[in-house]
Amino acid sequence: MTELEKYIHGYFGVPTDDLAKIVTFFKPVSLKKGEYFLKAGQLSDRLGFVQSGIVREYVEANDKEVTKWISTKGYFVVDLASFVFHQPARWNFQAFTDAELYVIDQKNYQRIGQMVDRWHELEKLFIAKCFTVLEERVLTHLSMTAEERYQQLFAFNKELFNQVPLQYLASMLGMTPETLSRLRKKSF
Amino acid sequence: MTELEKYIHGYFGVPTDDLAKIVTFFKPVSLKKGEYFLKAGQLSDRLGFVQSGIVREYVEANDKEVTKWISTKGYFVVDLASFVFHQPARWNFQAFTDAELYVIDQKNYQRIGQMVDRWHELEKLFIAKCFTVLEERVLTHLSMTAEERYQQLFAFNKELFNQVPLQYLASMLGMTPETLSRLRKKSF
DNA sequence: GCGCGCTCTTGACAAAAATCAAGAAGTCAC
DNA sequence: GTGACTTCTTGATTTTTGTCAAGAGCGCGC
Repeated sequence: MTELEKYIHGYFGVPTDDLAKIVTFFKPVSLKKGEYFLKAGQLSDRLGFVQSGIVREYVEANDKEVTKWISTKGYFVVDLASFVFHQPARWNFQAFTDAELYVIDQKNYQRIGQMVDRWHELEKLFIAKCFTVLEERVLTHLSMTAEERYQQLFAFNKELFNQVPLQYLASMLGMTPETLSRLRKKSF
Repeated sequence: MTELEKYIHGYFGVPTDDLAKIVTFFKPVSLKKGEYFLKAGQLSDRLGFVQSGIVREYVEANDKEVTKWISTKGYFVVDLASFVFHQPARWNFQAFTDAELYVIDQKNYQRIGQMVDRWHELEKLFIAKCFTVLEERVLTHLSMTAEERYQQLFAFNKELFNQVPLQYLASMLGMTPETLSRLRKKSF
């Protein structure tokens, strides 16, 4: 099984023989550091899977860039509202480092639905899972301090703090770079 | 068309003849003020639709109750993770006022999938929509001050501020009741 | 090596929000 | 009406976080 197959199997639980068919639709795409997978305002007609490298998802809000998520290996990159509802994308996806993606376009993505039994149900389950993750994230903002949010992310993924400039992690955590810097100092 | 049919049609876009079949599965349930539709820890084996009244969705975190959402007419009440993945519920759903719900249980809900063409796809679209709403909510916490979040909610739904004790709205906005009180005073 | 970005840290200060405490106002049962 | 309860407001204060500014450290191209 390729890596992509493993992840798709893990996320969607499709039978092995369907897997092979699905992954043939994905084409490798390389991004150079700084390149965009998708810019806000465009139509997100492609779904990407991060094979290597780091992709930042951000939006401009009141003259500031707000980083919503940082995707590493194993994450999908897509503006869901745009991909599903064919609206202009709200998020920018920019490669932080050189990155390798596997990418599928709308048309081929829809073919999966015709090809794989129960695909829409599996999709539903996957998106429901994503929804519950976001619910938890909202909860962290309702119930935790900046310090607690930092501690949680650090416990969840130490690696990230070596790979990504801290200012972007600060944004993703909903605090300023200065605050993050001070919190890190406190926790030696 | 009943109200329930209208809402389901609006959310899912099912054909009219399927609608009638779907709504027959929903049974009216009355909740008295203070009663629970679902308690954290239980299995959420029912999906509810609010016909009238107000239902609060909250969780206990560090000795404090955190209100995640307040549902009025037209909202669904369900712990998605529990309903879909059969895990114990994380959220409590309590009636704030006397409330009328239409409720469907797991078993009948699954029958819809067998009965209505493309149902899983419509479900997917609905949940995707919910996901994007949550994305926006996360963004408000990453990019807006407490005051801006209050202003936004107030602009979106003034009514709520007459119907619900402010302390719970404060919690839902991620601030203390005192802070909300002061922000409201500022905006005369 | 040198200069240039970029990133991070630090300090001083300001602003925002939380905490603690008290009391006012409204609602409800009796 | 009275008392108990809940909710909301207000003030005083502390804590947390943001802002502004300066400088240190680092990597990279030339």
